[in-house]
Amino acid sequence: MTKYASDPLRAHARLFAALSDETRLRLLLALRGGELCVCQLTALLDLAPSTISKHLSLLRDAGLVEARKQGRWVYYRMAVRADFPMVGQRAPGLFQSLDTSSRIRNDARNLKKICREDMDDLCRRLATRTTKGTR
Amino acid sequence: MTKYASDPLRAHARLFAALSDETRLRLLLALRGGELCVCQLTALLDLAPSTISKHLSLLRDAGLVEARKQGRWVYYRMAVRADFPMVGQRAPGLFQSLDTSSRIRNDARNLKKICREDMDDLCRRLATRTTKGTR
DNA sequence: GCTATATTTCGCCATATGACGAAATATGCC
DNA sequence: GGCATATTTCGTCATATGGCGAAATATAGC
Repeated sequence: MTKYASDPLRAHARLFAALSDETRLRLLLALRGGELCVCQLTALLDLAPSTISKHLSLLRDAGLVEARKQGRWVYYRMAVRADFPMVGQRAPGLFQSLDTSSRIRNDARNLKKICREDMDDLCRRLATRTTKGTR
Repeated sequence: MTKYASDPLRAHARLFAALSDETRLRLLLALRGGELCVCQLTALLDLAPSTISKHLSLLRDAGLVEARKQGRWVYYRMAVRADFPMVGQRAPGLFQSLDTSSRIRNDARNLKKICREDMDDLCRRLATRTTKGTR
């Protein structure tokens, strides 16, 4: 349970706060199709790795995602909250209405491409962009 | 529809932002039992009238509450969102889990008392507290 | 242990937010 | 129109937030 579980009001406020940012919503929606690696999420969102990491950390603290390490790679997946069924793969409410968003549809398309990429190539591409400051 | 409806992602982020504050959650939960006057909500939350007004304004902008004027009095009630059934009087998800909060139960008790009070007396009492700075 | 890679944390900057009191606005009564 | 009351808006203050680059940490291979 999250650290705010002792006070349901505060827990809910923090949970909604976690959902109140467009970047975090995109991250969550990207995870609908299953777990993804940090580098894949970074490539999709096109933000600095530190920014992605910060958002994922906040989502994890809010109990919305779970992390799994495999060597150096860290994979995130959507958590299933029995106490908060609105969020989670089985909850229709949050996601169906967002499927009308062109940005979310665009993200889904891009994610398909990113998932086809070799992850070493992906990381190399991300590192190149970071060190060259081409953003 | 709210001003953010043109972009569902932004609209959702703003909607969740509206729900990400404990004061606004308490306001919404207080409105479960029906519409309330600003002075009643101010008495319940025990914050400055300007603070309550600001929060109600934000909730209204998010499409979560509706206002009705009757002379000088302004009454607020919970809006029913067909596109966001999670919030609204018929949505169980948000509220049932918060019923375990002692602060929400306490608010419900206090609200019963406040609703029994004469509203002119209530406003006078609030005005007295404001001018005396006894908070 | 060293080097490389993937990820996270730290510190900074610009902006946003929630509290307030004061001022402004809206309505009601005379 | 003046006064009173209810509510909203404005400006301020302290704190929080989301972006970043740099540094730190964790893991892997040699």
